[in-house]
Amino acid sequence: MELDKAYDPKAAEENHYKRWEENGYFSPEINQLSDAPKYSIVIPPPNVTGSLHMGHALQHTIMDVLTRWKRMQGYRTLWLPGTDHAGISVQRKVVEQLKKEEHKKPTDIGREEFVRRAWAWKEEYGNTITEQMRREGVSVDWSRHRFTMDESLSLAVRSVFCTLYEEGSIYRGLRIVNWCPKDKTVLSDLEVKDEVKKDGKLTYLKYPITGTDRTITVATTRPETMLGDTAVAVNPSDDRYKDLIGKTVSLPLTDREIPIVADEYVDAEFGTGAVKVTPAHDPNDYQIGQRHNLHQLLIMNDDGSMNSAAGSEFEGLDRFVAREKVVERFEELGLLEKVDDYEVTLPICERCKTIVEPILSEQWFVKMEEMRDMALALMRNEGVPHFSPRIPHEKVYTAWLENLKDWTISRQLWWGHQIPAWYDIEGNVYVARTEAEAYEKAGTRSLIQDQDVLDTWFSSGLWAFSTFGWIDDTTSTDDLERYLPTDVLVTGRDIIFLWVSRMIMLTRKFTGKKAFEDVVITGTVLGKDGKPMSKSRNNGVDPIEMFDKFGVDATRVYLASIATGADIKWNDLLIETYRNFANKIWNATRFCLMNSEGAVVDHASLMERGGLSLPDRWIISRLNQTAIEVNRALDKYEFHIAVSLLYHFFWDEFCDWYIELKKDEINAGDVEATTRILTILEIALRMLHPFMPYLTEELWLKLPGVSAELHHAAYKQADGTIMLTSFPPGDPSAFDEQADREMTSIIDVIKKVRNIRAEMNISPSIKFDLHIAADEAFQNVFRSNEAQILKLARADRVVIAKELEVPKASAKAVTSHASVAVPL
RNA sequence: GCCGUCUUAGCUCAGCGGUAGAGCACUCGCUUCACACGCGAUAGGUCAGAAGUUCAAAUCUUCUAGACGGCACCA
Repeated sequence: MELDKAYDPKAAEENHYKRWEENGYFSPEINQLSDAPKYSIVIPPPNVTGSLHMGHALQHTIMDVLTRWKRMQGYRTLWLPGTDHAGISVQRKVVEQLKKEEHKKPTDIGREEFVRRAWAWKEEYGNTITEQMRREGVSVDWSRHRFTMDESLSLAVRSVFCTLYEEGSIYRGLRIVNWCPKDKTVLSDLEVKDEVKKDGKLTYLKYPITGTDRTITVATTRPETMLGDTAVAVNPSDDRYKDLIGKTVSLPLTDREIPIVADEYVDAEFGTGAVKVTPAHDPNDYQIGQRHNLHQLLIMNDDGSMNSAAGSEFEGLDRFVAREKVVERFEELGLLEKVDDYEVTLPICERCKTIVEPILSEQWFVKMEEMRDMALALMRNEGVPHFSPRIPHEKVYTAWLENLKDWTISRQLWWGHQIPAWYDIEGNVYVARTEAEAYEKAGTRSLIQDQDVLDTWFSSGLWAFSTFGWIDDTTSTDDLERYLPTDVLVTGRDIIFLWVSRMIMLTRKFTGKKAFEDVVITGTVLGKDGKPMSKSRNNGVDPIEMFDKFGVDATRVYLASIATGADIKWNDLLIETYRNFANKIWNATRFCLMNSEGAVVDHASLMERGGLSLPDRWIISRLNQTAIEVNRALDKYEFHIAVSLLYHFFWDEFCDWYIELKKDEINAGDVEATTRILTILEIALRMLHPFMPYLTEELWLKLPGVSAELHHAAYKQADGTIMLTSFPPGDPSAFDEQADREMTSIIDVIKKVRNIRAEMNISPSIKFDLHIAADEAFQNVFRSNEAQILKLARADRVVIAKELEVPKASAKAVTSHASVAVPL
C-alpha cells in the first residue's frame, strides 16, 4: 500500500468522527464486560451563547485524553456533554434581537412570548458549540447530552429549592445586594469585579447641626447617596464629636433631620471621623442602620436613576448626573468643604461592565453554613477534591469556603428557572414543587408566581447529579448509581468558587456522595501579547482556524503539552512542531507499509525474544518503558510529560534509530522484520491515540492484519477501530538493560563518527575505514552489529580491536564504552 | 491590607536537592531510495539579584526588584 507523501489532516478528520459516533463507540454501553470498572466525567457545560475558544479546546483535549485512555484500558467510560442556559447572556441576546428587529422592549411582548423567543434563539444558535466540539474529536456520549433547562434538570432544581426552603436554608429577605442598573438584576458577589479608577474623587460635605451654627463634615465617593442619608455616625470614644452624639443635623437639600449616632464601626482616624449613613445604599451603613434602628430610605430606581424619595429636584436624574448636581448645590449653599482626588475601586458588572450599585432589595438567599461544613469536612477527612495542581488551589478553595457568606440566588430575569414560590393577595408565600401543590397549600384560587428566576449557577451546581437523572431524593437511576461520584472535573480556575465548590456542596448535601474525586485546573491560554484572550483586545486565537491550518491532532497535542495549570502565551510555531510530528508519524507508517507484503501486525512476533536482534530487543524494551511512564504520567494528570515521552520515543528512538537500523531488512522485504516493525508501530499508535485520535485511526486502519481481534476484551463485538484496542500497559519483564546498554554504545559510536565527519569537513559521500577499540564484550557487540554501524556511520570498513592501531593523522574520539578513530 | 504565583538559552516553555533540558529560531553540512512539515552536526545559559541552610541549591529558607493572580476593604 502506498500512502500520500504528506499527512492531510482534513481527510482523516472527516472520515472518522461520524463513524465513531454512529457506531456508539462513545457510549459506555459499548463495553460488554459486566464487571468493568467505570470512569466518568461530566463536561463543564458551555454557555449556549458561546462558541469554541482556546480554553474549551484545552479542557476538552484533556478530558478526551483521559476518556480515551480509560476506555482503552477497559473502563466503562462515560463522558457526559451538555450546555448551560446562561441566564443573563441569552436574555441579553434576545433583548438585542427584539430591539434590532422589531424595535420592541421585552415588556412590550410580555414574559411568555419573551421566553418562547429565548427558546427559539437557543434552538437556532445553541448548537454552535456542540458542532464545533465534534470537530475536536471529543468522545462524549451525545445520547446523554443534557441542557440545564431540560425537564428533568428543571425538576431537580425545584426539588432542591423546596428542600432547602423547607429546612430553612433558603429565605427571602431585604438585604443590600449588588445591583446592575443596565441588566436590571441583582448579582452575586462573585459576579462583581473590581475596577480601579485612579481619578476618583472624595467629596467632603458639611452638614449643619440643628439648632447651632456648627457643621459636621462627612466624606463620600458617592455624593448623591446623601439624599438617602438617615444618620451621621461617629466613634463613641472620639472626643471631637462626643458632645454631638444624640443631636441631629438638618440634612441639606432635603427637609429631614437625622440623628448623630455613635458606632464602633467608625474609624476616628480615617477622614473626618464622621460618616454619613445611607442604610439603603451601602452594606456597612445597612449594618449601622440595623444597630440603631434607622430608617432605610431607598432613593434610586432599578435603572440607576433617582426616584421620588430623592426629592423633586433630583427625581429622574441618572445617578451620575445627580452626583454632580448634589456637589453643585452644596457649593451654592456654602456647604462644600473640599473635593480631593482619590483612587477608588469601583464594583462593576462582570458581564456588561456597568458600575454596580449597592442597593437595598428583597431577594432570595441560601444559607451556606451546613453545606460549607460538609465540603470542608470532605477536604479535611479525605482530601477531596484532590486538586491538580494542588498548590495553590487547595488552599484558596479552603480559605474561600471558610469565609463563605449567604448566596444571593434570585435574578430579575425572565430566562431561567422561575422561582417556585407563589404569593396570595396578602403576600403570603407558598413554596412548592408544582403550581398545583402551591394552590393546595394556599387553599385559594388566586396566586402569583415569583417573577424572578434562579442564578444560573444554582442549576449548574446540580450538574454532577442532575445530569444522571436525579429529580429528588427518591430518585434511583442506573446512571446515578453507576457514574456518581464522577472521577475528575476538568475546568478553569475562574469558576472554582462559582461552580466547582457549589457542585461539591450541593452534591454532598443532596446525594450524600462526592461530586468528583479529583479536580484538574487548567491554565489560561494567553494571546501573543501575554494577556488573556478577549474580544476587546482582539488578541484571540480561534481554535477552528488552528484546526484548519495545522490539524486537530496537532492542536490537541500542543494543548496537552502545556504543563497542568500553567498559563501559556500562544505561539503558532509550537503547534507547527506537532503538525510536523503528525507528519513524521504518517511517514514512518508510510515507510513501514511500502514493503509490507506478507507481513501483518502480530503481537506474538515480539514475544519470541530468543531470535531477536539487538535493535529489536532495545526498541521493545524502550517501548515498554515508555508505555509504563506514559501511564504513570497520565495517572498523575501530567499530560505534558506523557506528550514529551511519546514525542521522543517515536521520533528519536523509533524513527531516527530503529527504522534507520532496520531499513535494509525492511527494504529487502524481510517479512519477519516487517512484521515486527508493524507491530511496534501499532503499539505506538495506540499510545498516541488519546492525543491524536484522527491520525492514529487513519493509519491504524491501513495496517495489515488489524481487526476487532486486536480490541480490548470489553469491545470484541465492535467493528475494528484503534479507539477500542487496549492501551499498552507496558510490561516490566520486557525491560532489557543489557540491550539498552549495548544499543547506547552503538549509538554513541555512530554519533562520534558523525561528529568527526562534520568537524573534519568530510563530505557524506566520502567513505572511510572506521577503527573501534573496546573490551571484549563490546567488541562482540560491535561485530555483531557491524552492518548497521557501517551504514549509519557511512564507513567502508570497520576494524574492531582491543587497541586502536591507526596512523597519527587520525581523528579520534572516546565514548563511555569505546574509542573510535578515523584515519585522515 | 491579606494570601499566592511567576522571573531558566534569542523566542515559547519543561525541570523543582545530586555534573543545566526541549521545540522553534541561529550557524555549518546534506537533492542519503518514509518524511525538506526532512536528515546529520555545532553554537548558545554565573537558572532575576543578595544572603542563608546543606557534603551538594535553578530546585529549600529569608530579603530585594520586576511581572501577575485571588480575596478583603474602600467615609
